[in-house]
Amino acid sequence: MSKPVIVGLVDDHVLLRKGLASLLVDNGYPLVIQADNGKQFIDKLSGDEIPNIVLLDINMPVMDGYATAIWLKEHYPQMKILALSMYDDEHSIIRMLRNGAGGYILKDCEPAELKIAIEAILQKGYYHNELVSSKLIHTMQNADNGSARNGYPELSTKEVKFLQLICSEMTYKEISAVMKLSPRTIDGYRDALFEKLGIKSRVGLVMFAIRNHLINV
Amino acid sequence: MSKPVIVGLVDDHVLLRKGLASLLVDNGYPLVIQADNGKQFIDKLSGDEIPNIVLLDINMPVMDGYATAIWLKEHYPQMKILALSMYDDEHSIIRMLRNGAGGYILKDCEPAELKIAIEAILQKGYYHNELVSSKLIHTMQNADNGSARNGYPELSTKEVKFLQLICSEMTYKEISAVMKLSPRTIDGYRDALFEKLGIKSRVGLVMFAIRNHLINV
DNA sequence: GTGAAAAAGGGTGAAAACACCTACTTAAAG
DNA sequence: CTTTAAGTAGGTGTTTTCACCCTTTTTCAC
Repeated sequence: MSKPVIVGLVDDHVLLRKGLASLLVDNGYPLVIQADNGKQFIDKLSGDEIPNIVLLDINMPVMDGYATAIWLKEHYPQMKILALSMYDDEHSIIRMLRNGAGGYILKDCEPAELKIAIEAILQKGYYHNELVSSKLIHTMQNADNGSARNGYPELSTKEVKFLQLICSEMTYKEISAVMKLSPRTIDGYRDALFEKLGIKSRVGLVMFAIRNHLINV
Repeated sequence: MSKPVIVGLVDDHVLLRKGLASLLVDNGYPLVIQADNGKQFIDKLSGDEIPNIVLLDINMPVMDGYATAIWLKEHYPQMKILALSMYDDEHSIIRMLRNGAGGYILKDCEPAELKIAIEAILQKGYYHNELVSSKLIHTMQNADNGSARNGYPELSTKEVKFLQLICSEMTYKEISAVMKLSPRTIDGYRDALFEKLGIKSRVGLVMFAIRNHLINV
């Protein structure tokens, strides 16, 4: 054994986090730095106890897993990231991997797999299980015909904003006022999204936004 | 100390469950019976090690927390139930309490609260924290003017079915065909729901259905 | 600067969604 | 047996959504 491994653990569900911390301690990782969200975790990094690896939840208040991963890769590029999520959808997986995660495991996996994943990431820098591989392959196969690394076509900032506003009871006219754009332009956004995503109605766009976690329900 | 307490733990998120089990053991509850879902838990009850209290997750595959609570109250009425969920919405809370839960805590609560809750339920049979109390009061205050124990007005089976179909790209006409009713009747369903729920558009109904877990996203 | 591409803005008409009002049928409640 | 309430169904008209055509402005590479 060389230096002891320090594990970061970022999750807003306190019971899960403390329970997981207890598991980690039992499995030979006595040094666990916990945080409620990305922001709080970053604030704890000022000392000299810098984690070698961080288990990062995606859905958190204040600062979520996506943003945290980007920040960590920027400021602590040597720190390994293992994404930890409830969701097994392509979008979330691909996005976390793009943002610098070395692996992605589900919250309903076996503790044994967690241990294997941690060891793999510490040694090889990555851990790709069945789940991640299948999604990666699927994304790659669709990457040439327009789909990008998200599992669906690239969306602009304004399109995302539009998709979020669409999930309200506002009419397109009211949305155009909020976005300070002409109603016609909004019309164009909608038609472009219909075309890109193969959707035919506003309700379809709403469901797309929800399924891809573009809004918080 | 009298007889040792046996704790049941039903949750499909393996990491959370095993972590929580570890926490429970550390806190003086060495006897924990774990299960992935309600069905599996029921199957484990044949022996003579019957839990005094069960920590029951709501969202699980195969057999969820609602159904499990009802079954337990029917077959093991002496077993205490503590609902354990990620969601703090009125609907879920009220429904679990109606189904026999003695308490309801969130997955992001502190372990200390969990312990307090377990002790209270074992001794008094119930544990009502701030969260539960406020939702209970709100429900009671609205109970006279139409709102029922769900936190929103009672919905008929067909209305629920309608709300589920509304979350698709079908037009009302197509929905009427699926439900074998006149388009006018469907129109009436929509208007009645608008009125009852204070909603003004189809998108609003879609969001309502999702927020109240009437459909799986 | 020029030319291509992307973003924004526009018109018209059909279909869908929404508002409001009435009527019949059935089943429970008086 | 009548009254009420709930479920079903219809008529009419307005607003919103959607489809398909187009032009202007902005951006950016060359």
